Amino acid sequence: MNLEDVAKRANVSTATVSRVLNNVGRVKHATKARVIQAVEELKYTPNLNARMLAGGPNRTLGMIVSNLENPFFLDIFRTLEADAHRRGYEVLVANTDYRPQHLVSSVRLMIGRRVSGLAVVVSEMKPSLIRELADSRLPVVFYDVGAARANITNIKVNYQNGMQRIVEYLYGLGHRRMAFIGHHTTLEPLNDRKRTFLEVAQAYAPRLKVMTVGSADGPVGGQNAAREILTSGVHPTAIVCVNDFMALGVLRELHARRIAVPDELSVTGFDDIGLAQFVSPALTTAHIPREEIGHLICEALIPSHPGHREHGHEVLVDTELVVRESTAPAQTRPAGRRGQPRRPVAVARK
Amino acid sequence: MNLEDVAKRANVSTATVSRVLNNVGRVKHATKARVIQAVEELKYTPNLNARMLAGGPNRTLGMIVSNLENPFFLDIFRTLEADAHRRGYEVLVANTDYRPQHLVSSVRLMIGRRVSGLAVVVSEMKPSLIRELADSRLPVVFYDVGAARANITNIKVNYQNGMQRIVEYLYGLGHRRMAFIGHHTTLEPLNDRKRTFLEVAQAYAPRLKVMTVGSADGPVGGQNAAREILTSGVHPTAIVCVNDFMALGVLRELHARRIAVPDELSVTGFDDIGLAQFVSPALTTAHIPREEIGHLICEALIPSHPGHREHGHEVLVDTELVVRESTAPAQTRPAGRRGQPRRPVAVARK
DNA sequence: TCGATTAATGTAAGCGCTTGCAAGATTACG
DNA sequence: CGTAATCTTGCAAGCGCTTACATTAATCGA
Repeated sequence: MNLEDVAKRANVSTATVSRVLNNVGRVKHATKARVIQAVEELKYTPNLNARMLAGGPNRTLGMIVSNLENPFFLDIFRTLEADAHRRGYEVLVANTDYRPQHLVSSVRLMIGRRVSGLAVVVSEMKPSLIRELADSRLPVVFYDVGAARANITNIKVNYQNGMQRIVEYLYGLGHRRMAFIGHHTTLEPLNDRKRTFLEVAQAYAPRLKVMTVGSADGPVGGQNAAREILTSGVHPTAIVCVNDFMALGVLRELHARRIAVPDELSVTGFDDIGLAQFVSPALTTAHIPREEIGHLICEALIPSHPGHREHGHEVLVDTELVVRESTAPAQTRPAGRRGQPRRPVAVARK
Repeated sequence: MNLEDVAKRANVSTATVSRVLNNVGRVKHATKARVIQAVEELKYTPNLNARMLAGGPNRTLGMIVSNLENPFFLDIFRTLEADAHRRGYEVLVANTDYRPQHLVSSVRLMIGRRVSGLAVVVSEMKPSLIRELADSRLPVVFYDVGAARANITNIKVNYQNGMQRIVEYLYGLGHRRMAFIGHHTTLEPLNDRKRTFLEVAQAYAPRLKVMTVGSADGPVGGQNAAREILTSGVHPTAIVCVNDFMALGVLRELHARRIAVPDELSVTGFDDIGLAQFVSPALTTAHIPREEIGHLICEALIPSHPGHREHGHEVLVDTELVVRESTAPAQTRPAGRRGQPRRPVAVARK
């Protein structure tokens, strides 16, 4: 079932069929109708591979993320996809599970499919890969890693700043012993986050007691990390998580152990995923504007004014502290409950 | 940058390059080495579109889901993808957001890309589409909709049975006023679920009081539905949700209103998504073996014994009641708390 | 050492589609 | 009614790759 079959049935040449299918060039109305009818009768579906090969319009973007399961990544994907669809583009996703090797093969796959733009929203990254992508002419967006180049746009979130706000806020509530939960700290960008926490903590309060533990991304990882902390003997009054997704597991573990949050222990996340409002207690976190990021990616990847793509710039996205129910003043002594958890205080989000 | 460039650089013909790249036919060791070197030096990446066109091995599956955000769908995708990768396949996802029209275009897209197999895991479905897919030679798996045909495998979950267990269980706990929360009930397969609930409820307990409300999939939808129920004046003692994802929102709304779950009101979900264990109280639900479903899909779509594909069968997957913390005996009178929530009772899951 | 095998590589015909160019069909206008 | 200008449509050359088949090189037994 190919162009030729359709052409025959409509008594035209393949060129004409192609023209009506792509709505390009001029075709007499009657002919067009005949072609369309033939297409429908034959239930013809163009072979996109052939189309791309032949140099047809390439309306496909690629996106590579570390962990689709983490709503943070999924949200970015969803807005990107929505934007892309609106402009007639498709987007292909690939998931790396934080495995650098997997990243490499995913990039190759995307290049192999000849996507017209690639978003790399991952926390792991080999420098050689960055170079390879920089060398290619492909428009690329990196999130959180690498540096801007000719064909590369760079989006970074001001993690430092967000972490600072969180620590500052907790410190203001009287917390002096904090624990940090991260994951995959062997991967540089993530280790970087841990380091950021430590630096901020040290800078802000030299006499702060901190501990860090690492695990896997996700609730289960958070749960494990929480266990480790709780059995460590450090007895922090606040647990700072590298992201909300892990904080979910922390909350659960504390609940299971009958440790009241926030009365006995405060917990913070990072990202402000939708679920952060749907757990109890609702999570205090730093909001990362994922929709904005999705839009930015789309902007950078799809040439709006044909031929006049702006590239090579770097965008720094700021975070916003969102105080909900999972944080409260530090307990001086490890006592029992202290009444109802307090309601949201600072920023109110829709 | 194409095969020919590589061929030139390695002083061989394109055929030879192709052979070493696909590891097919016999090539002298020395030549192979030269080719590989040329490939690396040139950073050559084969054009997959051309490869498919030329009749190379098609190792791509497609999967269409209604709502990637719902962990239920995501889980299936993840196991399918893992299985597929293990066999050297890629899988393309498309998201429909429960929009039938979107389903149609997604199917066309997949067919256009000439995937070698397609999994349609959606809750909306036009009969015409089923027919169209049945007519195509493409191996297809439908989840929860349609019927088995020559090239179509059908996976159904025994929703009826699962719902029966839930209602039965709640009835056993003394619940006599139940509310059902669904979503997109204009879509047949989902309306079907609502109907199932009603039938089961009626059959099991003719004097049961029920109400149903519909909304959008997800926590927000669950929250809205919960509000509707709570202001309806029906005062159910148990809320049965069509899936866990919505139940999350219900739990949150009840928490916000200081309605104790399960002491004042019991809540059940369906699916047993990972998060069900990570909310408080942990969700009582019916477990749908998503991994098994993912494996089944992979089995059906990838010919294991080349040329000998089993098709046209129908698989009925059974559910399992998982009792956690969100259900308890019904309150006789609308009183206050009753101590700690009880621990898991029945099936213990890893 | 010399055909006869067998291994290694090259040749070239597509796969289904797009598109520049040219030919044929229409229309306009004097 | 003739010719130039304008529309429509067809022709055919690829796009980059795979693969059946042809060709050449290497190997072997007698």
